[in-house]
Amino acid sequence: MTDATPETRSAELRHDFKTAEPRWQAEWERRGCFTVPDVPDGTKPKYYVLEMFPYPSGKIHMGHVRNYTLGDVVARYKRARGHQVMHPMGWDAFGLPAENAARERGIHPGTWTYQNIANMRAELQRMGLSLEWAREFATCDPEYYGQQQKLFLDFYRAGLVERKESWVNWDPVDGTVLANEQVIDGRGWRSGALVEKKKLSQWFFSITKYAPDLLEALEKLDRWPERVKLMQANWIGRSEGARVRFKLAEAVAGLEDEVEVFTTRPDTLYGMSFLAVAAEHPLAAAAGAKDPGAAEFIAECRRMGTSEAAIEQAEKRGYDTGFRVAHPFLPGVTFPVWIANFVLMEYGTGAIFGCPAHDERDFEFATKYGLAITQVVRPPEEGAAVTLPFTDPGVAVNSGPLDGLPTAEAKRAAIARLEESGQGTGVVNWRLRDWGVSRQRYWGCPIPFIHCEACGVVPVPDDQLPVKLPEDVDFSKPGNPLDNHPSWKHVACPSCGKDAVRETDTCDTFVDSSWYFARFCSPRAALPVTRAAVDAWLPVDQYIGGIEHAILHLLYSRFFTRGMRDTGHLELAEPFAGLFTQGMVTHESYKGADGRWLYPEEVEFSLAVDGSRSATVKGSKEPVTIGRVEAMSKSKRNTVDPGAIIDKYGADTARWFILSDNPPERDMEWTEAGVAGAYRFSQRLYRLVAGALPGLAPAGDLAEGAADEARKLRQVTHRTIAAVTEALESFGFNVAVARIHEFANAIAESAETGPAKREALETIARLISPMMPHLAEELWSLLRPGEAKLVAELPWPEADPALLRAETLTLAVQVLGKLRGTIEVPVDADEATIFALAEAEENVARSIAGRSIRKRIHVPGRVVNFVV
RNA sequence: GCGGGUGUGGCGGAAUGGUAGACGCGACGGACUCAAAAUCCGUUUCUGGCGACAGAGUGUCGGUUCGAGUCCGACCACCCGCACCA
Repeated sequence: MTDATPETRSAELRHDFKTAEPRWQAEWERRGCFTVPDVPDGTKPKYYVLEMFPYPSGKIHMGHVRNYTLGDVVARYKRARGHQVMHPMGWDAFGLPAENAARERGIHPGTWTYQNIANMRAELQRMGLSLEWAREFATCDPEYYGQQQKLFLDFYRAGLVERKESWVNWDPVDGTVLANEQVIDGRGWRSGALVEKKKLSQWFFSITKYAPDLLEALEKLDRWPERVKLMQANWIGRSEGARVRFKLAEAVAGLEDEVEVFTTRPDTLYGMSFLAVAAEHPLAAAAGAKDPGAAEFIAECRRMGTSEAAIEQAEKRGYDTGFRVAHPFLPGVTFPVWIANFVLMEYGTGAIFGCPAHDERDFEFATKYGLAITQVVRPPEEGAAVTLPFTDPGVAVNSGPLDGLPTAEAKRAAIARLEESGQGTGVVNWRLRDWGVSRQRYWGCPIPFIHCEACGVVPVPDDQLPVKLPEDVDFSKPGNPLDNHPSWKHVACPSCGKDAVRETDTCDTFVDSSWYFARFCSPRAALPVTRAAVDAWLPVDQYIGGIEHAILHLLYSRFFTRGMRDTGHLELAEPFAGLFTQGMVTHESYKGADGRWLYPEEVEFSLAVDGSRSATVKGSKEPVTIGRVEAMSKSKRNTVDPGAIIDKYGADTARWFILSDNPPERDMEWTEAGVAGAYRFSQRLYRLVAGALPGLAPAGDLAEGAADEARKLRQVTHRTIAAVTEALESFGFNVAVARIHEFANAIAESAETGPAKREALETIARLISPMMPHLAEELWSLLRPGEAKLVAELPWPEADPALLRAETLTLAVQVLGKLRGTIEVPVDADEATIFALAEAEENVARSIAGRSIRKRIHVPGRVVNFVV
């Protein structure tokens, strides 16, 4: 060692992550470090860590790396804290991209999907995640979706599934239903054809039955981010009001003689000046049937499509149908019925009464079409000036019997009058609508029903499950391949035995992800779940994923869990006790002179004297514009391939950088300099340990009353344990990283060479283990060669309370709240001594000089302040 | 428009009402080297001063307090979500 040159020495003290990382991954696997039983034995508390499972696109991206690193830190930490940790992984494997691949490249969706899964599994395994791969499944496995079909039928029998008509975006060229995001500027994204609204019979989950519970239970989710709960509450959208029935002034052929309206302001009924219905409303259809102008207006509204309405910034437009309705309180008074483009068929009853004086939209509409504007609410302060529309609560005026009542009371009184006369009722309205799950696609879970001319809709008997997708499918024809298949859908009716056809719709892929967390508890069971397993493991203690799933996925999962409870599959309502939503991974973007986006690896940088950075294209030296830092995306080409990073720096470095950059709930910026810094630190730790090995004291003889230097180092060691533990408990991973940096600095600076040094080094190896698990094992094996247990099998280090206490304290001394100096005092010093020491401090004395102290303040352990 | 969040050095950020800027990145200076890489040491909020030190400073304005990045009020900016929800 002594005659080694610096070069060879530093070469020796280099952590070879390329061989070490796969070696430790294999060792964890061999020892089954992350394996847990379906039904735990109860000797340890259980902890279920889950990250949102990925769609198998073929490659992992930095968002996955961040998500799974965060989850892995929690899993490894909780394991060390003595929990039995379940940490599974699977694949959200159904969906459109597989069908697109089939159309574009002639590869079967299943083949494509399973190839992608194999690639992504290998990439995830390189990250050194403490996952239990034995629980892996893909939602496109018949063993999984067959059980999903069973759940579907159970829900059906429990009255949680309904078949009803609903409007869809229909692409007439492709002959298919489009999702809202597949409609671009009113045209199909693939065919470019004008999209039509069409009514189809579809399958629905009755999520609205649980709306009150889904809303109220949010309050009890105390480990969910407030904003996610708020977004869900808004989505569920409870509002109190009244349904009011307006009698048509004259009968309309084929229609009831009333129009029902939902309002939150029944107190403004006396200010009504018109009634408006949505273009899809039956009354609008009746008007269209007799009036070509109305028909034309309805067609125009329909062309606007669902997604475009927002873009259009919709000018309010309407058409007078010529129908009139009677006012519920004013005999003989009638108002015109309009079709209006701002009335939504999906909300409330698809009809409103217009009170222009007290509603922004109605005001705009009435102004445009010259309709009456009658004020019926005045501000609470008598005589205050009003500008209409006045939408705040106030006091009713011009409202007959309601006059003088404050808005809240006026509402109650109006509802009472409506109920008395049978013209309306007080109701609670919900924005949440039933969940339409029908998709006219091949690559999804077949909905297990059979249509029989004689028996109607018949569920597939349990013993005929799973209804498997046919392998031989033709994607060359437009429309649903299942529907086009020559034989698949033709079956005998299970009830009467006559010729019948299968349902050819498949499930929305959100269904697949609404119960996978339950399936993980017993992934090979012959039932959807086994009670003992879900009873033991659920709820998920910590769920981690992107904020983009704040509403739909999480709400559907909450619904599904309730449905499974009510069909006897499990015993709880809330699947995720703790939720953490991570920020995005962002990166600078680069644009070439020709306006083309460039990948980071195509660009090189130089630094001007003034510190400004400029960029050129590698090789050609063409100038490059450095663009905004934004979310990594393929279109902006500002992506970094995790595989390439792991090749260059190793998984530990990638994990460490991701954790160190900033708090995990915020967006992080991926920078080459940042990763390089993390890499340097990993090597520094290795040198710190490997360099100390020669002559390092053996373990186990931490003598009491050791030398000063040893005690100082031990205090740092134990304070670091406490600080890192606290940081990990609160998702403060960047702070944990900072504390470990400080610890490494302290070890390097310490003159200690005895057992306290060994203790410090062993501690740092164990503290990094949730974040850099491979390096932790490597350091541990250097420090304890031949040790039976891996770091992954060790308990978390305990801080010794005796070492957390200090003998002396540093107190800040302020004069009039301004810092003038610091003093060192023994922890047990009394106040008088402290004040004396503080006043004697040189700089403090100078500030006080010539003035008298009026007040002395002492906050123990913190500060002394003199008021002069 | 409504709702929510965030504003701290060149950058990411730290800070139970008690020494603002921990830790890292970047930058600058130095050591080692024939040289570079790697590594190590130092400096790095701004202004004044050789220095000890003094003054200012956490988006803006005001308030509470012995003491405010932190609490309260008003405002500004940016980000996110929902958006004709009757």
